[in-house]
Amino acid sequence: MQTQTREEKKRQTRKQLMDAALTLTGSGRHFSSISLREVAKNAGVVPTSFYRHFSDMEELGLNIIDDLGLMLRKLMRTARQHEDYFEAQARNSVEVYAEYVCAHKNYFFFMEQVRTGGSSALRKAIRNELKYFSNELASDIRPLAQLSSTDDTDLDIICQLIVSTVFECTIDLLDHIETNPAYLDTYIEHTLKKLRCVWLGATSWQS
Amino acid sequence: MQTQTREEKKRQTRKQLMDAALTLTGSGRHFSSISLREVAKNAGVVPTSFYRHFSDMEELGLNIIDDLGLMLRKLMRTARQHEDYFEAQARNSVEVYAEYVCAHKNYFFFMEQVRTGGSSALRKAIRNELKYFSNELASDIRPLAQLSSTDDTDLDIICQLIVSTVFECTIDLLDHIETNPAYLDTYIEHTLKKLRCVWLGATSWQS
DNA sequence: TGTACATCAGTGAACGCGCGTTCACTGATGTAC
DNA sequence: TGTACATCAGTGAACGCGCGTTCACTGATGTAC
Repeated sequence: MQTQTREEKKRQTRKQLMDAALTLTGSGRHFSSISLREVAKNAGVVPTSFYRHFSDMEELGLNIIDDLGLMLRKLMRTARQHEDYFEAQARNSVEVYAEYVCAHKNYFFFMEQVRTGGSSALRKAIRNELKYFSNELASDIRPLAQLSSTDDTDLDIICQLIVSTVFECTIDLLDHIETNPAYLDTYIEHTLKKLRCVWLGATSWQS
Repeated sequence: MQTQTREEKKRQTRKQLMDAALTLTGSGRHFSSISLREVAKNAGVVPTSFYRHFSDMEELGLNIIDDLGLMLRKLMRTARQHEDYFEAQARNSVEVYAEYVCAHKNYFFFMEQVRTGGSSALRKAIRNELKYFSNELASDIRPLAQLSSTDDTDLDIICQLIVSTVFECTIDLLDHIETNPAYLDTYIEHTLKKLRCVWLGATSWQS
């Protein structure tokens, strides 16, 4: 305990800085317009302390994406099974995802805004995370009998479509949920319908 | 001619301001981090002149979205026909769209970054434009025989899916096209596959 | 265990700079007679 | 048509402010003996 104290305290401050950035993006501000000084202030440290942890705001952003990646992978690992894939998995997955988004709003606001509007390094980092997902999904559903007449390239593209369909609407969920909690159900039903449509298409696909 | 001169000149400066903002966003900067002074400088006027045209940057942003909406509606109006909808329309539409994106990069960079990362007013304005599209698309394909067993609500959701599928990948096109012009074809083929998958699903849909 | 020294996370003053906004102005264009 | 006045897009100086970054510092924590 004693030997860890200094290191622990540093890690805590680091987390406070990252949380401060997420709180600010979560409040509607764009990441790229948030200053290092604001982040430090919100984290309760002096601006110069920031440099003990990150060289600039972009490095902080990349670290948030790392965290987000870990969170999403953990989420994805909960419940993985095969056969009767769509009906068994889709509703449950979308529900879990939607709850998760609501429970980590700030992270998803950050992700949505950086995905298309961050610096090119940040965009690329997010794209890699999404690619990881669609690859996982592809290897997950590859063995299904219903997909036997789809070749690997096409399956990859279809998986990208599934992943982007889910993420695409996340900003709508985030925007509505604050004023209208009932939107959660609408979001789940709409997303499920979209996924069912894609799934119908995928299973009748002939490469 | 004489009676229009002053008004004309004003409209021209206004356009220069909007173009300056688009050039800056197109160069990779996020709209929310661009200053009024930078825009004025790039437009070749003094910062105070900005206020003769817009009250602040957000108003300028909303005016860009208006322009974008007009452009997209005009684009959409080119070639509208029914029956044998997918095969006849999709390839042509995606090709036209992709060319259009490449020819108006700055507008689409702006749109992509503001769609998920702008202020809530700007996000809402973009969302309205996209809604307009999916409504147009829905009323366009509503009469098709293949969609007779899909009810109106479901058709709306499917049309949203089609529209978002096209826009979703636009940022990828924009990111790649600068370094690798051949990506245009990849983009077109991938997008077509995604749309074909959605279309297959839509035509075998039972509400 | 106690002491003497090293480390280093966080401090606070200072810098030069670009920011948004105000104000009184200029001078070309437009209008009334 | 010519003159006298009004309009108003664009100017330029000035303001107070928050910015990123530098620097020498402090003092609690960690380490060696």
